[in-house]
Amino acid sequence: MPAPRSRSSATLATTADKTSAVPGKGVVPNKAVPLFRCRRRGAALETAIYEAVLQQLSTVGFGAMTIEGVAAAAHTGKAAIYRRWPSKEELVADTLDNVLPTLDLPLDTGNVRSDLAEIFTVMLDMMASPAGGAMQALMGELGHDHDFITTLHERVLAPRKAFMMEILVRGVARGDVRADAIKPVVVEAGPALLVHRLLTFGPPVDPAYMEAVLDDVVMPLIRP
Amino acid sequence: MPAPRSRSSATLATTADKTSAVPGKGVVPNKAVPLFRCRRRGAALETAIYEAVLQQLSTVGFGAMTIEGVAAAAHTGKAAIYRRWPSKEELVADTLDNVLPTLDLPLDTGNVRSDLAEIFTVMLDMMASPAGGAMQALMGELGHDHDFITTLHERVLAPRKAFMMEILVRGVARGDVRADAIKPVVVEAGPALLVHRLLTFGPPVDPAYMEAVLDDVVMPLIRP
DNA sequence: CAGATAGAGAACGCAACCGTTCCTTCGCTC
DNA sequence: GAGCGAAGGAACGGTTGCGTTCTCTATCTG
Repeated sequence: MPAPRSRSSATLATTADKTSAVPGKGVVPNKAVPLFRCRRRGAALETAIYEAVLQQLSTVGFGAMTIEGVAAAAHTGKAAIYRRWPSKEELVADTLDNVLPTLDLPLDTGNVRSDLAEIFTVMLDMMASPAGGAMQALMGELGHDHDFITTLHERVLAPRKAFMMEILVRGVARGDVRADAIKPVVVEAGPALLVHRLLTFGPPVDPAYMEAVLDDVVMPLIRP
Repeated sequence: MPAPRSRSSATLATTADKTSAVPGKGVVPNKAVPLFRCRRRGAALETAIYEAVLQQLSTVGFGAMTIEGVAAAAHTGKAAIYRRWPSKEELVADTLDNVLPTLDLPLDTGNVRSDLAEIFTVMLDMMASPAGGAMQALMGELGHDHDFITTLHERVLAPRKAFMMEILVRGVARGDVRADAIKPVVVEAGPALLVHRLLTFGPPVDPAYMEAVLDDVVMPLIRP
């Protein structure tokens, strides 16, 4: 089904009729019929391009993603892309920089379990979004690219790990969490299970599974 | 680095000198210089093709994998591949069928922890192999393809899950394992952490991390 | 309103892969 | 040892993406 040589089906298809209309005049190469309503520029255009990149990444993957495909998906021309980025790699890198979800959850419900449930829910939403699909494709295909792995780690995983660690430390102060449960491998267990579930069953992750992760794995590991 | 339009650098490059040597004679199209030693056939050839598929999958991914690339990597011709498989999809499916690791570990060391350590080690070796790299690429790129996900699940994940469950049940009988620890989410925790580590740090997985998974997550969850 | 800027496209020559066909030669079978 | 099927390659016409360049025009700025 993911045929990489699929046609965009809307980019070409109007050539012979227009050029043959003026056969006598020497060379009349371009007619440039607009066809499209508004003409975006600046940030609006870049946002559209970033969205198109995410869509292409999660649809055909990094290797089969093409600049032409991105341009078509963003309803723009290749020139507008090449004017900004020299290569597919740079385009993808900037897309991640500008589109990766930021962590803005200074939440503190006063309860470790509900704090964790909240952050797990946000994580699942993120993984089910176009950005999550793109990240999944990139992780599979660039799994051997160490630069990409470390970037991903620094910008996505590490902040979330640190935030969860913070939740647990607050829990220790309150007496909700065993002090010796503050270990990286314990913090990673919940996210790892959710990602694993997503990879092996596909989205969406059943909320009941998240409850099971919390009640049968994470809470038993940290409960005093 | 994974430039999909890279040249094989050894397939072409000898045209002008040979054909121009006989300019007078009408058409002398082929010279067919052998260049290669043995000529494999049957199973030997198919094995080489399967290996080439795995190599290509883990190198460039599914989307950017080409039949020509596989043929070049296997040191054979496209015709030999098209004679056997009608499409890239079929070729990849058969490759997985014939190359996915089988589970032949009826081990029982009499100790839950060392049983688990053994199966975790085998899992890590598998994930670091070419077949593991190919599976990783496919999981990223075909994450939305439900057929592929279910096939992968049935042939790879489910047998291993069942085997681990068996280990735990034996442990319950011996009194090593709490009876109420026999839950899917508990069984999945170890493999999920190892896969997660592999995805976010790249191979190889530090054996110390496996020890931490065992001692700080899995054993605490199942210990009576 | 005039001019500058840049977006939307189309077209360019080039290269890679497609799937097929052909030829030569190897390796198996009778 | 003769014959046959298939392997190893090369070449084909066609399609697609590459990266560039061109024209035309919408939109922003002075």
